[in-house]
Amino acid sequence: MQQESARRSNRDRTEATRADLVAAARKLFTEKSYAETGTPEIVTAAGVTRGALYHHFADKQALFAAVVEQEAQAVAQEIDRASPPSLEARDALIAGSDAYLAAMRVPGRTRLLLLDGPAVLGRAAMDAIDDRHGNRSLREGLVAAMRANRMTRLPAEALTALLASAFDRAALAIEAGASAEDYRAVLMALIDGLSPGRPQAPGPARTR
Amino acid sequence: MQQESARRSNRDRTEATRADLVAAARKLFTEKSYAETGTPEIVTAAGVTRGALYHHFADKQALFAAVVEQEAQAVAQEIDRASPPSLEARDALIAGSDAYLAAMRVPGRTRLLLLDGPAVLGRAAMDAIDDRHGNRSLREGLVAAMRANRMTRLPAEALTALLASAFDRAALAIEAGASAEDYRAVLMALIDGLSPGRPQAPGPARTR
DNA sequence: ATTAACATACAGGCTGCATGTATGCAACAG
DNA sequence: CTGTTGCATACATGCAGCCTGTATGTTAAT
Repeated sequence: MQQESARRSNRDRTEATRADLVAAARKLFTEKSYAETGTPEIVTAAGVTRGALYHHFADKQALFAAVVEQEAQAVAQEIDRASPPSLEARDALIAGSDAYLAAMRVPGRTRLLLLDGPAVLGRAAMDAIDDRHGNRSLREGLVAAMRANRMTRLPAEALTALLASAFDRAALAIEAGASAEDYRAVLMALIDGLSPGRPQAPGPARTR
Repeated sequence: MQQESARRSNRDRTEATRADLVAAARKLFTEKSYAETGTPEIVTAAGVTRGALYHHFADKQALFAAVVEQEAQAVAQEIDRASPPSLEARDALIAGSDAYLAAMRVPGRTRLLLLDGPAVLGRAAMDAIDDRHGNRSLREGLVAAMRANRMTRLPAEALTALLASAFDRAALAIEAGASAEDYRAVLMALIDGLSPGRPQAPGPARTR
């Protein structure tokens, strides 16, 4: 138990305050929405004042960006852990898909990353964040599959973006209460449809 | 040219004022964003006061919902005009796809319908709006294709949502300056991948 | 005369900034 | 090596402007 009001180096103070602010903001931004969360509430939860917030972040949006970045990284980490490079191309894609859907079940993550994120930061900024984290592995997996002739050759950029958006939408639907099996089945069908050799997967395909 | 301050029935006044407000809000919400547009600015552009706005709409969000509804209907109308029921299943899907991408090129529509809409109204409310307008025809087209055995049987709800989200993302990317041909090619590949009989489309498939 | 359609005025809250203060830190003097 | 001096960093507090939603007043329709 270290002394609370002991002397701390400036570096430590900055790091701690920033971490407290991001943690408090993350909690509130996932419980409520970006618009419904005010900076007074955030700083109270973090145990600092608004002066500290505006000293470390340019504005409320910059704090939000820091939260999104951290959360996107957490999701990417869970995916990477679930799909090691030892797996074969298609298996890695499937494992990564399931890991993504599982990661997005953390409450509030879909709103943070899929609703508020694009609206507040813009699609371009969100693309940059995604490319730094989650989308990178997806894209590498797709390129690898295409190189191995396991998949129809298509523009990698576009294919990555469109598949990623389908995953995003699946995560939103599942959180809203839709059938996870249905959405998973469609996602797999979309992926398998891109394999030239395999006409269709023999999985359970009900029309409901 | 009718007299401006002539007597108007209450019904006409309401209709005209609501239309003016929605039109002014549409213009500003597409030029800027929902958050950056204030109600004072909207009512000034519409030539009324804030009292009129809050008389006709519960709050700023309700006015936004009206704008989104109108814009979604306009998009759906353009799609329906481009894909008459006379076309065969797959041709209708392709024609509708191109019409959608063309309709979404109207400046500001992507932000209104794809970024601010879901964030402000929530994904559930946006789903309801989409189902009333655009997604209905897409879903009917997909079900028709599946019934005719031109497409792998999959849960219609999920398939519609995921394909629609891919289209949305393509519209966003194209507006951001990405290659429309690339995204169109991937969309077509995704659709054709769902047809059991057709292993792959012979179109131009570069990897870039 | 009653109600609908507004206009005006007001209260509360929030964001961003500007100013004030205390603490860490680096260099130099002794 | 130590104490002091000067500056930068890390905050806290107070203020100005704006915005949203509501309550009240006024005019026109029915």
